[in-house]
Amino acid sequence: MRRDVFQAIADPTRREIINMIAFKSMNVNSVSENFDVSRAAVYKHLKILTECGLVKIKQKGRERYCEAKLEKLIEVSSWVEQYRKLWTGRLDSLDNYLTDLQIKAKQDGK
Amino acid sequence: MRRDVFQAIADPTRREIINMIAFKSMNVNSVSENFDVSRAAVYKHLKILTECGLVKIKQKGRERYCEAKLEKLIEVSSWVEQYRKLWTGRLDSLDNYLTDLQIKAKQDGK
DNA sequence: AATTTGAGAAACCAAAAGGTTTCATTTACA
DNA sequence: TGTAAATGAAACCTTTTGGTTTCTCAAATT
Repeated sequence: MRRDVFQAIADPTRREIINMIAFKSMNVNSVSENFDVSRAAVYKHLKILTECGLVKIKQKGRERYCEAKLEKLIEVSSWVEQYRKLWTGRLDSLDNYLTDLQIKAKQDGK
Repeated sequence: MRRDVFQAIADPTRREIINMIAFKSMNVNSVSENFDVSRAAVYKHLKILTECGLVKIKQKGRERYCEAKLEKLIEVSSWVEQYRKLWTGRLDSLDNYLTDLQIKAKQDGK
């Protein structure tokens, strides 16, 4: 069973969960109350998130607080960022190309 | 059928494909030759990548060149980057601090 | 003209994903 | 002490995913 951050954030519900607990930890029930699906379904999402390290659970009494470990997102960040130069470079050259087109159009239009 | 960039990059084979064509476009067969799975399987991955806009196909005779549209990764980038300030610096430890406060408050309030 | 090559698509399959309901266990509390 | 609340987990179901083989078709080659 693949359990990596990329797979974890592929699901929109899980991204919502992360967003929900990013600023403030919440217990499992509180999290699940914010979704239409059952508590069990949300719990499974939370399990996947903890298995890949994006969420840590802290037990307190009968409650368990879910805390987002956002540092884990660095794996995604670094994968994406390695391409940023390529795509901005490409946008730049596209921009130049379009500028050239405009210039040519102006000249032809004279 | 959900077809977004997050879901597209969840699969390691698809991330490899993106990496393979990031610098230089390749036709479908050339791409598939670099994988153990069948051409049909790679083709399906390419289809998913094009459906979400991460790859554009340009026909050239009987060949079709796959070109990475890396700008599409900005969707992932911006989602991740909104959390960067939370995971770096003191805000992250503030979160832990607040979590501890919550827990303590519960205990004290009993 | 006949053959090879690159690609798209259909039919099929096993496993994984995402959901449900139900039940058990532990902790809090009236 | 007995009950409610929070959670974990099992059993089950349907759809999606990732793969296969096979067939077709159009473009290149010989």
